[in-house]
Amino acid sequence: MMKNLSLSFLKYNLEKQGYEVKTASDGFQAVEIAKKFHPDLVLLDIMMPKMDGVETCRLIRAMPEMVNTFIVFLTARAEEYSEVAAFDVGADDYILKPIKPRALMSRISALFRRDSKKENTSAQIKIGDLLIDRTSYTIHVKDKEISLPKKEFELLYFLAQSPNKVFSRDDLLQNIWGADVYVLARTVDVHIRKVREKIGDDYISTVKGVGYKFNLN
Amino acid sequence: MMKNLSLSFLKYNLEKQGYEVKTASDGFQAVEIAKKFHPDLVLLDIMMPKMDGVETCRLIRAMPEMVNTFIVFLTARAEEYSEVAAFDVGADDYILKPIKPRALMSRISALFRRDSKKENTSAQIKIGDLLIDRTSYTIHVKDKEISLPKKEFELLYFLAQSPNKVFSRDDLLQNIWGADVYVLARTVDVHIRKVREKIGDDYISTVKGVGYKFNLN
DNA sequence: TAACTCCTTAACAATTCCTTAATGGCTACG
DNA sequence: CGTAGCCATTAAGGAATTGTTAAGGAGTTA
Repeated sequence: MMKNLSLSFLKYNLEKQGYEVKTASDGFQAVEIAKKFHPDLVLLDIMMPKMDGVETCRLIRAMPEMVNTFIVFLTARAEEYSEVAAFDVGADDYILKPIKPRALMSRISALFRRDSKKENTSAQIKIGDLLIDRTSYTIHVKDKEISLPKKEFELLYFLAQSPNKVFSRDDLLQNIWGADVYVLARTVDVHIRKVREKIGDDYISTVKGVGYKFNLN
Repeated sequence: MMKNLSLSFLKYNLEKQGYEVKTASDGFQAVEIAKKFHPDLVLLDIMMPKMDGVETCRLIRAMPEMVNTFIVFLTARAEEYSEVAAFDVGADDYILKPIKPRALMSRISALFRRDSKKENTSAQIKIGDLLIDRTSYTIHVKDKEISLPKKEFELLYFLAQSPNKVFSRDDLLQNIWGADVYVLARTVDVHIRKVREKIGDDYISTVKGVGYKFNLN
């Protein structure tokens, strides 16, 4: 995802290191590819046709599946003004060109080594092929985004926090509805039904006489 | 507080950003002005008549009211030897000349951001087919330009800064109206309505029981 | 001061969501 | 087989939340 001149150079070096590489020639393409392949690392040139690197970064960072992706800017020295803007939109690193292949590779592996990113807030739960995103109240399944009403979302979120653990209807009412709310236990059933309807029947299973649980193989 | 040559240039650019600017033509003047106005930021040229930047910095830093003031050095590349001395006397940053206006402004706002919680206020956000322009308080959609009143603009701008993230009405009030303003939460609804009326219904969606979010697919 | 824009509030309409109740299916067990 | 117990599913009414409009006030400009 950068200037043509350096594109093949980078691709060659990265592939030699065993990385799988996709390239794009402008910002829009970059966003499309990111959406499709969910890469672990995105290299962006500040200067790109149609949409510059900063905007591209902002868009990619905004995709829920990409919160754990590393985004690194590459730029010629003359363009150093954009460093601040880059970090503003959530870049992880900022590399000046020209850079020697070995130096570039070591910067990149350093990124993956410093795994500090994985201490993730509980704003998201990634479980199986589900991504449960509390900031947007949406569920992502295989590139589909499903928006759930509040109670349904809370229910799925709560179950997914403790996969394979069975919760009784009363447990669920206590934790999601609150201790001072009195609704019939059957209400839970209806919500379970609606969640299953939307995300599929395979994620939540019933344990007869006990309650419900989130399945994780 | 720097060479005459760049003084008016800097003053012009800073004032365009809304900063109040005082200028001095030598180190003694600079100290006098600092004593009088307690500025939030002092820009110093290393080379100044009568007293150089390093000494000026030391004096200003020694004033008790100035401990929280940012002091930044500006210098031509040839003079970079003094970098160490600058930090020795308590400078916060060190900027090489020549520097483009945008770059300088970016560095300066970065300084303030580091300390206070002031948010990223990049002048433009390009998102989806929207261009949100802070300098003119206008939105550009497909060759149409829409001008928004302040509150409506701030609302859209704030939401667009974190696409797909849901904000409660209280979040929005806190961030846009301010912590010490007491208006009803439903006021937000009315502004949302007006923004939707002007830019279309597809950009902001409601998450019932939670709040509003800017949509980005 | 008049004319204007913008902000806030309030009232009512519209909509979505939640809960309940009713019905039917499935399984276990006598 | 029949029955009891538990769950799935559906639909309907009501509760809660949001949409929409309008009016008045604050502040601004001519």
